Amino acid sequence: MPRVSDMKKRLTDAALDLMWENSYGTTSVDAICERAGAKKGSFYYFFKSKSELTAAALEAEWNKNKANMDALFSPTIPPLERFDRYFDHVHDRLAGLQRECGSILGCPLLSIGSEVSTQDKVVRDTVDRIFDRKIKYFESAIRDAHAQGLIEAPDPQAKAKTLFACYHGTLAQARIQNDLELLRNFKEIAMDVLGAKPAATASS
Amino acid sequence: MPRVSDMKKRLTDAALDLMWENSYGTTSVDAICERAGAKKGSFYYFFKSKSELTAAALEAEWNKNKANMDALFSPTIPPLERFDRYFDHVHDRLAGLQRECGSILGCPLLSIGSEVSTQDKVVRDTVDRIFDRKIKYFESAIRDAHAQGLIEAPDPQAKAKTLFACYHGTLAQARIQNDLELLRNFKEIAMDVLGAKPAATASS
DNA sequence: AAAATAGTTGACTGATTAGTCTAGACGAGT
DNA sequence: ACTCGTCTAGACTAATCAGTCAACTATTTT
Repeated sequence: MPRVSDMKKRLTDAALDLMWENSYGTTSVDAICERAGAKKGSFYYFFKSKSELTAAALEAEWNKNKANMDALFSPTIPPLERFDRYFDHVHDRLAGLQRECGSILGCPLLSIGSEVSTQDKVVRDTVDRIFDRKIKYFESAIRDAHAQGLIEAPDPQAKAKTLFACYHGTLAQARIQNDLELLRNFKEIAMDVLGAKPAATASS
Repeated sequence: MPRVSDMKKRLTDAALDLMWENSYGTTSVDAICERAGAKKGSFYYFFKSKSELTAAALEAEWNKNKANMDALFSPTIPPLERFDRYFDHVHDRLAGLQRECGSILGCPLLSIGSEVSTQDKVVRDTVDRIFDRKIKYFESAIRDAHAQGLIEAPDPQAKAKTLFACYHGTLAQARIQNDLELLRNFKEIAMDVLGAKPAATASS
C-alpha cells in the first residue's frame, strides 16, 4: 500500500483547536484547511462533510485524553482524591490554553454540543456518547467513596450526573465570563455537592 | 412625531426565537427579517449589526421575564419554596417549547453566551450582566433560608453561584441530550446541593 | 519498471452571508 | 395641505460559505 499521511490527524487537530477557541459556526472549512496545511481536496478526501470531521475531531480528542483520565481516576487512588486531581488537571490545562489564546475556553464538548445539538445529529450523538464515557469515571469514584463511607451516595449514577452537570455549568460560566477563578475552588464545591466531610480524604 | 412601529420588538422576538432554537451562528439576518416580516432596510434602521440586535434581544427577553422572576422569588414565599416554584416554572416552559419545536432548548443565555463569548464582546457583556441579575434571586433566597436555619450557608453568594452553575449545567445537558427528564428531578438535586434537610420547607 | 493504491491539488460552482444605499411611503404637528 | 421625521422597500455589493471535480503526484507491491 502506497503512501501514508498524517493529514487526517492534522485536520482533526486544527478543527478542534479552532472550534474550541471560537465556535462550530465560525470555523470554516477553509480556515481548518489553512491551519492544517491542507487543500480543499484533501479535506473532502478524508471527510465527507464538516459535520463528520467534527465528530471525528471530538472522538480523536477523547482518545488523546483517555489514558490520562484512566490514570487520574485509577482505582489505586483514594476516590475523593481522584476528583481533586482531575479538577486540578483541567484547571491547569485551561490556564495553559489561556496563556496561548487569552481566553478561558471551557469544555469543547459542551460548547460545541450546545451549539449544534438541535441541528446536527451526527455531532450531537458523538457528544452524547463521550459524555456517557466521562460520567462513568465520576460514577465509579463515587461508588468507591460511598463504599468507604466517605460520602453518602446510595445512587452513584445520579450523584455522578449531578456533579457532572455542576462541573460543566461551572466550565461554561468560566468561558462566558472569561474567568478561571470560578474553577479554582471547584474542588471544595465538588466535595460540598458530594456531601463529603470537610476535613477528609481519609476514613469517616 | 410621525408613525410608531412595533418592528423593533418583532425583530428582537424573531431573533431570540431563532437563536434559542438553533444558534447564533446559523441564524442569519435574512431569516430574522423574514420571520419578523421586515426588510433589510428596517433591520439596519433599528440595529447597526447582528451583534447589537442580539444584545437587545437578550435584554428584551430579560425584561419580559423580570416581573415573573420577582413574583417567583417574592420574599413572601418561604425561601426554599421559591426554588421549587422557579424550577417548576422553567421545566414547564421548556416542556411547552418542546411541544412547539420538538427540542429541549435549555437556557438561551448559556447557549448563545458560550457560542459567542470569545468573539463578541457586546453580546458577552450582555449575557454576563443578565447572569448577575439572575444570581441575585438565588442569593437572596439562600440568605433567607440560612437565616431561618433551613440550610447552612455562611456565604450565600458562593452558594448561589454554585447552584446557578449546577442548574445551568443541567440545562445545557438537557439541551444536548434533548431530554427533559434531567430537569424533572432538579428540585431534589438543588436541595441536595443546598444541603437542605430532605423533609423540610418548614423549620429545622 | 509497471501497475495499483493513497493522497494531493486548486480552480470552480452556486448559494448565502452581513451590511449598504437610495428612493420613497406613512402619519403626526403645524 | 404641507412638511418633517420615522420608518420601509428592495436592489445591490463583495466576501465567504460548503462542497465538487478531474487531473495529478507519490509510494508500495508485484
